[in-house]
Amino acid sequence: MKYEFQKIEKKWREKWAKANTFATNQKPEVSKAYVLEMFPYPSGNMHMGHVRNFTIGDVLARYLKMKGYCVLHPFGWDAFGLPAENAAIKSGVHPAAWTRDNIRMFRESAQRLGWSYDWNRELSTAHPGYYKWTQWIFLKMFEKGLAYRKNAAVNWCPQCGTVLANEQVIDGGCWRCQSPVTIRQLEQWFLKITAYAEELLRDMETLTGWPERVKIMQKNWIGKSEGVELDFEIIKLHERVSVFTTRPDTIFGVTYLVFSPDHPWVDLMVKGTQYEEKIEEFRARRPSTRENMKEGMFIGEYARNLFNNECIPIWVADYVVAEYGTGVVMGVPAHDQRDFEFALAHNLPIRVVITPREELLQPECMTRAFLDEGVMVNSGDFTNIPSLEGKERVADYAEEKGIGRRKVNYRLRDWLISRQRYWGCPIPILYCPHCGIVPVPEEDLPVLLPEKVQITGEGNPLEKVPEFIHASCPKCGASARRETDTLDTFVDSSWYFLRYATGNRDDMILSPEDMKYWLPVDCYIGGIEHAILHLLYSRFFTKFLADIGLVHIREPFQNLLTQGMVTLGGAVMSKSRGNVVEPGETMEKYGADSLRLFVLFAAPPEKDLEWSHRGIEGLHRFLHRLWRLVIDHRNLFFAPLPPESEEAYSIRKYLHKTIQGVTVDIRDRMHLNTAISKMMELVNFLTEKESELTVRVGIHQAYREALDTLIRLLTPFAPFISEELWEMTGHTGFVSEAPFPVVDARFLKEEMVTYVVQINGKVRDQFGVEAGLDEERVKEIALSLEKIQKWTRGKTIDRVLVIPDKMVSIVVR
RNA sequence: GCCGGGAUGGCGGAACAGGUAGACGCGAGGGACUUAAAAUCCCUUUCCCGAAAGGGAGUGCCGGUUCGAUUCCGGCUCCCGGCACCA
Repeated sequence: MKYEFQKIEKKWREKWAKANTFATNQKPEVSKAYVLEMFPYPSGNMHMGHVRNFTIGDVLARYLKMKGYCVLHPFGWDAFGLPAENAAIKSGVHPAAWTRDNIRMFRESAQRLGWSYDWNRELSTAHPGYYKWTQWIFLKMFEKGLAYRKNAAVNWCPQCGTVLANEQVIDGGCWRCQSPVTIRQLEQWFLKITAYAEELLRDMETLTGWPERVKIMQKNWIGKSEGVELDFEIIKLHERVSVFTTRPDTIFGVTYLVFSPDHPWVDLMVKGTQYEEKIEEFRARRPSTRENMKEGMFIGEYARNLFNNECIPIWVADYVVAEYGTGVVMGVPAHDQRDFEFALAHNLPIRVVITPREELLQPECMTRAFLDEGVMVNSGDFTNIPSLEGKERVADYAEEKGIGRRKVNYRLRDWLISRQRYWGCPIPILYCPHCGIVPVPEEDLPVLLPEKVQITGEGNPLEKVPEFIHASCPKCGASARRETDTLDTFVDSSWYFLRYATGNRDDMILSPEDMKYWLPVDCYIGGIEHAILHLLYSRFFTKFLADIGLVHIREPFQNLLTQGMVTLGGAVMSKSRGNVVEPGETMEKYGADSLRLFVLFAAPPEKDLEWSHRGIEGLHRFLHRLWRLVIDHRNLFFAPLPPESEEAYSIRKYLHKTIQGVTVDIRDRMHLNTAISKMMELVNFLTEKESELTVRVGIHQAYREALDTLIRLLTPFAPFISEELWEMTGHTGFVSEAPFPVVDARFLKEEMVTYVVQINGKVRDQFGVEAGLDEERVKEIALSLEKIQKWTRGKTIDRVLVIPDKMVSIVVR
């Protein structure tokens, strides 16, 4: 009987669908498991990265189901986004149709791969029934002051024709198309993620199931910095301006003040002076992208240092970021490397105010800024105070005198969510000439995205849809204009994992009962590229939804698995590189089970996986060998078997060692590659034992049980062949619903152990004895071994160490 | 520059708690079956010396701790990733 994988896989695919095998069960008395893989953007065909991602999750979901958990394992589509619109520009297909077709193709592949999703819960972010609630959340945030509009310098991608969030600028380029990002001054919608900066940082400590590197990336991104704001007086304006510094101990070393060129006071200070024109020139000269520059100019104005009443020149420079701190920095060339370089370039004085204990620093001799701790000098009443203590003393003094205050700053900026694109969720806002910004009333949701649009690639298509733009103000009835920007698609995906738990219901966004039961997500699996973007946004949304009482959790993802990429020739598979291996073709040739096994076996989940055509053949061969092994011994399942003899013990032992290993690999380590290798070893072992079956009838029962168990162990990994073999061996029902094998600890006990004997750290011999033998006896045996005697003859034995049941270590001279 | 992570046979990788390094798979070599090939099965496969028995070296490099180090500590080299004027 041949292993006809195509036929088998089709058969079980249909049976599962018909029986609704993977529909979600929600029983309060049973433990739950929520397994989730990051939902895909449906951009054409499924690629190997998807295959890997969803197969890893599927093994876990199937394993937990067999373990008796109520499992939530849903699937959906991150369906809004730019590629759909670009396709429309290129080929004239409507984004909705393009997306629908892609989803259909993707879903077909997904079902071919045998992923155990509950398709009843399938959702799409582009469906009005979903984005209605995305808009609803936006309105709630607006209500709480967390969604707001402001004019700011924003990142602009000329290629995509839209603005981008900070998180979406990678190496100065667009995260999607890599084009260099330029800066534009625009009025846009933002979400106040910074209101949660401290909590997002603090709660990271509770994320014990997250990879350390993801947490570090988020921590760096949030970028907490504790320091002091110190005031300076601007002479002519008679106004005080604050600077943020983490080094208040260097306040006496300030030799100039620097404003960001975008600081609003700069214009006030230069108004009517010779510098007014020069500033304009300076701003115009600035590069349009964020580059490392050290340009600056004096603006003819001075400020007073309130600590020593000294007057210092005011400069503007492009190394000061307008959006961070106060947009003004005190220049301390002696103790800050950037200030040092700036001072050298523009001939500004360098004054040492912190010096190492053993020597006195001379500014002329410095080749770089002195950043270490030391003792304060030239610092008025603070002279001779150690710099570390000085930090606190200066801060205390500033607070006492009302010329400064302790301050915490974050690198994290508010999330820019406006997008000047069509294929996204409309922002539910109206602009009324009388009432200003007016939210769309809840009962008018969803604000539907119009279907009839002209997509040309020139500007936002929504601006050319009069019936969309024209609306009346819900407050005063006047003719109002509708917001034409759509939401960043990362907004759509920041709460989908909550929606899955409640299903696609119309009457409410999330049901408290479902939230309580299913959340948090027990295991979330996806690519490392979302370490900041999606994972940070989702944490933010969860915290907000908790604050308005919709969920009881403040962190959505208990455990996180960041899986590596699939490469060919060392590079990520991509159409432009032409190194794509199509999952469809691969399944045609080897079947879904072989493909699943290969992507699981070739590397541990978190590492990159190099595709290998030969490699998948190896896994395909494994399935053939397994098939033959079970089919050849089918008769064991259909005949009464003789009583078991002592000889069966070794089979049971090997079997239970395998169950133990596979279980630990899935449950505790997610080392799915080694789990598979352990099943391969069991197949090899049983193949070796085959010849004994004819002469030793006493092992028949154990052998049958080994085959039966093997099929169940393999089910989460290769479900199709497992179902078929399960049926062929006379079982009824789905093996997908059968209990996962359980270890019998009696068979794990070793009664014979092998001792390795080392002499001076080198292995010289070994011997077998019963386990737990007392040490003295073990020593005796070890020393009496012929090979050991050869090595110890004529030498002095210094010591003999016994590691119970493992090793004897002898030290000789 | 700062912060992470990594380096193990020809290749992907294993060694979970400091205890026989190289499981499992791929590739390669040899053999069986076959008219022949494919498929399948069996044997060998870290390197060096040796006919073998056996011996020596070996987990990026240098050193340390230890009876014993791929594993722990210190110092380097190279690779990969994140952040990058954040005051």
